[in-house]
Amino acid sequence: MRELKYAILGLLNQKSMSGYELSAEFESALNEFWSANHSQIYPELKKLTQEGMITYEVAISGHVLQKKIYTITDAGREDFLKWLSRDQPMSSTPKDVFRLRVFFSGELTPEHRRKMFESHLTQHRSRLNYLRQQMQKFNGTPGSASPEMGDYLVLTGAIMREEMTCEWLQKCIELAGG
Amino acid sequence: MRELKYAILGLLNQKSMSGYELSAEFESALNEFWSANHSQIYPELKKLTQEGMITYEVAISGHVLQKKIYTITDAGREDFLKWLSRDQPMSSTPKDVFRLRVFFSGELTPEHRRKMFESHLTQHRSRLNYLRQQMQKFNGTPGSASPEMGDYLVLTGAIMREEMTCEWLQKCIELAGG
DNA sequence: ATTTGCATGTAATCTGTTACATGATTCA
DNA sequence: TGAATCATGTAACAGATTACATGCAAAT
Repeated sequence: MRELKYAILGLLNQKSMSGYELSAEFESALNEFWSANHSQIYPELKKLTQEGMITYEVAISGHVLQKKIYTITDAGREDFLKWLSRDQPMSSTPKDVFRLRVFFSGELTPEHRRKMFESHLTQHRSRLNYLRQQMQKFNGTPGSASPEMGDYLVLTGAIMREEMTCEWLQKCIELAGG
Repeated sequence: MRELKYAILGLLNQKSMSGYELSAEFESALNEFWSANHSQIYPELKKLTQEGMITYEVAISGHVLQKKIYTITDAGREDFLKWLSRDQPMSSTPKDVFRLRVFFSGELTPEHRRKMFESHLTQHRSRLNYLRQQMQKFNGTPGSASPEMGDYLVLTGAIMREEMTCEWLQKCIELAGG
């Protein structure tokens, strides 16, 4: 499906940047729904260059250190837009180790089970807090045609997901908490 | 992390069964949080047998057709329980292609964007409906120590997740629907 | 001087999907 | 007798993680 390809093309469509900066984008902007290590990004950039989807210019940081600034080509933009426009059916439910553990949690003692739920609840509450802080970067709701809209919608989605997860974990504690 | 290993051991800890039946369990009971094709399951069963985590007996279906009924060993049960008891930190957010598309959806026309949200909303509503029907297999809430509890908790979680997703998609339509 | 961050790559390994390959059983 | 389901496996490929490997730049 080449999803990494389109994540990279989408980012380069917003702004030309280096592999290192792309890597940072994956850890910030895309963090709530995608991830990629630099060891995956660099080979993909090489491949995309060979395929004519992107080009690069070498820039110098300081005196010697070279970095490659990648720019999307017309062919790349076309391919990206084609991918974005395709309607894809809902993808199958992602793997979730915690839910797998919960499914089998009848094998644990009630106290142990409770601790497991509480530990996760604490972690998700903290994540929710962080995401709510992130929301402050928007001055109210962006306009429907604003370039910030995509970003706003996925942050909203991430917050709703964490809220739901916290509610679920509370229910788990009530029902099976021991 | 050998997660497939523990999913299989967990299922065999509940009940001895064949690779084919295990495969069916992944598609029914574990469907909301795990998946595995038979091409992944059979080699893993072979490996687990070599490692002494499980054993099998050959049974006959009809006149000739052989099937292997796998049973968890004491070593397997011990390893499974050890895995289940470990406290694992919250895992990083799973990849989600739809959210990736939403993030970049500013590049689409408002009408196209709206159609994308509506198509997914329809699919998630239908999934929600199906999950609510599944809930009917329980006669009320299982007792806190009931063997059904794990199953009940993950189904509850799946329903809550779909409800949240539907709410989010509705919000997306309101905010960016065109 | 030392640590943190900038910057780019490859190799080995693990996990997962799709395709290939075969054959028996059951039900209509 | 044909289709759906039962039943088990391997091969090729794609995607992703961890480790290996190197070196400059900036700030303390």
